[in-house]
Amino acid sequence: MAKYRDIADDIRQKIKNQEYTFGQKLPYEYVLCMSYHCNKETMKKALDILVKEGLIIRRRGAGTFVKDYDPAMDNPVSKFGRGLTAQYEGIKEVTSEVLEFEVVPADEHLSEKLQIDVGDFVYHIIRLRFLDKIPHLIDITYIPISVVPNLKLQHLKGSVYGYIEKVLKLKIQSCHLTINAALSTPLEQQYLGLKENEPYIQEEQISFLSNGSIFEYTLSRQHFSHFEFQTVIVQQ
Amino acid sequence: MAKYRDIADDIRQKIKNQEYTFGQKLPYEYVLCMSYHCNKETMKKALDILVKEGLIIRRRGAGTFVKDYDPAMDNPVSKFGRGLTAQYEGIKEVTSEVLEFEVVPADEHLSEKLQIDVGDFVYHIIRLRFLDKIPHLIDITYIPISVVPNLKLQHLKGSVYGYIEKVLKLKIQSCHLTINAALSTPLEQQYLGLKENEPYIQEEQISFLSNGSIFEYTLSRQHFSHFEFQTVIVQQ
DNA sequence: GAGTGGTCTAGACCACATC
DNA sequence: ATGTGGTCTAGACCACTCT
Repeated sequence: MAKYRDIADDIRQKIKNQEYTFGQKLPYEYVLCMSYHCNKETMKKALDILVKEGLIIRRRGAGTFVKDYDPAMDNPVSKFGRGLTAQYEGIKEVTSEVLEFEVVPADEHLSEKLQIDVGDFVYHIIRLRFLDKIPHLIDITYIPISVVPNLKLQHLKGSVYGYIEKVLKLKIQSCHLTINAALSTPLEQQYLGLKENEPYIQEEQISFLSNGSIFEYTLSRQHFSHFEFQTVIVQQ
Repeated sequence: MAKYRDIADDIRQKIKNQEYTFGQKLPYEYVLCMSYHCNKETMKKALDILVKEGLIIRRRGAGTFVKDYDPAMDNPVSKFGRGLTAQYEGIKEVTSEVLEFEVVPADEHLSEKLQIDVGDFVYHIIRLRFLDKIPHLIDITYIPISVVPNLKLQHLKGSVYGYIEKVLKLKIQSCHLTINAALSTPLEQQYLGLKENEPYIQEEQISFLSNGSIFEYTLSRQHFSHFEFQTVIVQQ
C-alpha cells in the first residue's frame, strides 16, 4: 500500500471522527508533512484524494479546510465497482433469486459493449436482488465466458464480485456508468411493484478489470422511488 | 495553465481525433516525456487525468492503452458545474422562462444546505428551461444574497453562471450532486408534460466556489424520459 | 532479465490570499 | 511581506508483466 493512500485514509478517518471538524482549517502542509514524515508532493497526493471525495477544499494562499457538508454521506465514488454485496456489507442483507442463467452468442450490440467478437459466448443472467428480503433490483448481466470460465449457479446466489476477486484473483479497476429511465415492461411490473405506465430507473454499467479486459455489462433496474445516486464533481 | 494539463489536453485531442485508436498502445512513458519535454512525474499527472476521464488505462509492466469505449461520450465529469448554457453551447439553444423570483429568509433546511444562518436572505428562483424551444427542466434555485449581490431578472433569463464567472469573477470549484426521483406535482405536470402518478427525476446540486463558500442549492427536475447521466468511476 | 509503470524524496520556483 | 498551496525536475528505488 502506498504511503499517500495510508495518509489519506488516516486523515479521512480523523474527519469522520470529527477530530477535524466542519470548516476547520487543517494544519499547514508543512506541519502535516512533518507529522507524517513525508515529502510535500506525497502529502499533496494524499490530500488530493480527499479533495476528489469532496471532504476538503484547498485554497492557494489560504489553507486547507474541511468542507462542511453531509457527514452522513459515505464516499459515493467508492461504492460502485464492488457489487451490491460489498456495498451493503453489514448494513443490509443481500440475497438473490436467479430468474435466468444461460449461455448465448453475443449479438452486435453485446459485442460492442463487451468489446468481443459477434458470436463469442457470454453468460446471460437475470437476477432479482433483495435488500433485507425486499425486492429491490432486477440485474440483467452479460459476462464473456472467456473472462470468467466456470461461473456456477451458486456464485450468482452469492456475490459474483466475490468470486471474481477472491477466487479468480482479478481486480475491478473501473466502471463506465450511464443512468436513465424507461417505461416498465411486465418483467419490472411483476418483480418491482411498478404499475403499467410507470418507469423504472436503470443503471447501465460496464466494468473493466485491471488487466484491461471488460468483465461485465449489466443493466440494473429499480423502482424509481428507491433510487438515489450521489457523486462529487471537482473541477480539475 | 499547468504543463500537465496542456499535455493531457493534447493527448486527449489525439485520442478523439483517432490518432491513437481503440486498444492501441500509447508510446512508453519515457518516449512521451521526451516528445513533450517533461519529467516523468509531470507526464504521469497528465495521463492520470485521462485515466480518471475513462479514456485510457495504464497497466504496470504492460503499458498504456486507449480504452476502446464510446467515442461519442464527451467527458462527463466536466459537464456539470458550468450550467446548462455552457453545457449546450453550440449544440442547442438554451432559453429560460422565469416563473418565480423573490428574496426569502432561509429556513432550517436551506440554512443547512447553504451553510448559512437561519433567517439569512436568499434568492428563490424557479425557472422553466427550454432546449431548442422545448421545455426540458424546472430549476428551483436558492442563492444567498451575500454571495451574489445584485442578481437581476436579466441574468436569470440568460446564464447565471456567466454572471458569476464573467462579471463577479468567481469560479465554481466543485458540486455535490444527488439524483433521485419522486412523483410529480401539478407544477411538473403543467410544464414538463408529465401525467398524474408519473415521477420526475431530480438532480440536487450544491455548488462550491473556489473561495470555499456555497453559491447555490438547486433542484433540477426533468421528465424521466429525457434523463441521462454518465460517469466514470476509477478505483483510486 | 528487460520493459514498463508507481512511489517517494529534496529542492527550486511560481501564484495567489491575506495582512 | 509573509504564508500558503501548485508545479516541475532529477534521480532513486520498487512492483508488476511478459517472454
